[in-house]
Amino acid sequence: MATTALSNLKQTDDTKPRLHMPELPEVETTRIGLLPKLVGRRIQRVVVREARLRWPIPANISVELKGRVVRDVLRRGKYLLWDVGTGTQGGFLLCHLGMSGSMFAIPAGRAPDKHDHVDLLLDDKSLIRYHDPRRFGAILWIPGKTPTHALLDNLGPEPLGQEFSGEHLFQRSRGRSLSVKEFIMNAQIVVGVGNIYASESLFGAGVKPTIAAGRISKGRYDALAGAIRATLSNAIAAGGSSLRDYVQADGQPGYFQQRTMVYDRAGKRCRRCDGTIRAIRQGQRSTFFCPRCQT
DNA sequence: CGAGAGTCCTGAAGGC
DNA sequence: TGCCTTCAGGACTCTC
Repeated sequence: MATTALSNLKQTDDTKPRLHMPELPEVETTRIGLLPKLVGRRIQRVVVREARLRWPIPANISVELKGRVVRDVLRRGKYLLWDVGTGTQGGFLLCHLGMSGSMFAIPAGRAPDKHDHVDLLLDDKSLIRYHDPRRFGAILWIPGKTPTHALLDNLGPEPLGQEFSGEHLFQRSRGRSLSVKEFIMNAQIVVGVGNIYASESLFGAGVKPTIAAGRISKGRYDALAGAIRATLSNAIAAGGSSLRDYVQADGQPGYFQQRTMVYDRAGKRCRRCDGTIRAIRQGQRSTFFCPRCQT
């Protein structure tokens, strides 16, 4: 599945890819980074400096979380779910990083920077800090023993899980006229395929993004499902591609800029065929593709 | 039901 | 140099 054959890359025709949002690989990287800092820790206090995110942070969040022990950190799509408490005291902290959010562990006492909206103070003199300049993220409270919430109700399968396949895409797409790129970005079809990885995956599968979803064959959907898996897996393995406001869970602002095959490369040479990458708009969103490699 | 548009927000980038 | 405008994007919400 042809995603990145690093050895074949042409050379550096690009300066700095400007990627920014946390997509599924970034969220998974955040989860993995948070786990060792968080599991088994007791939350002592929650400081909310700015509650106006995508939805307001519930006013009772501090009361609900205080004294609870974090048992696990789960992920569903791009939502992080902190499993806190047990039995009748069960509950989950639901977090979404939006397009500019990050969550990282630092020592207690460090002064907050601009846009550091929430601190969760732990019992080991550390804290988890939520930073989100654009405030498209979310922090919500789910009471109960299971993470049940309207935001999670209608989500499609995990792209790296067993239920996701070309067959699934094929079945769900019959009769649908919207473009395949918009189709795979719909979280009810499959979660976690954001704008960057949608373009990258379609390139990997050699599928032109404007084709109607309902007119693509089973075989091509097999290739596309494989490309989505490969693209996301590679990004997770690389630690999550990143961008300027992305900060890893350990507080390092580092990103290793992952190089893209088509995203943000309009007018540049295709890394595979030497054609020219094109940019178009689909559903008020930018799409990049190679007209020669993708048909 | 599906499709398309609107919405929130800030910072970067471009124009003059 | 600095102000003003435009744009980007996740994903819910609304309209047709």
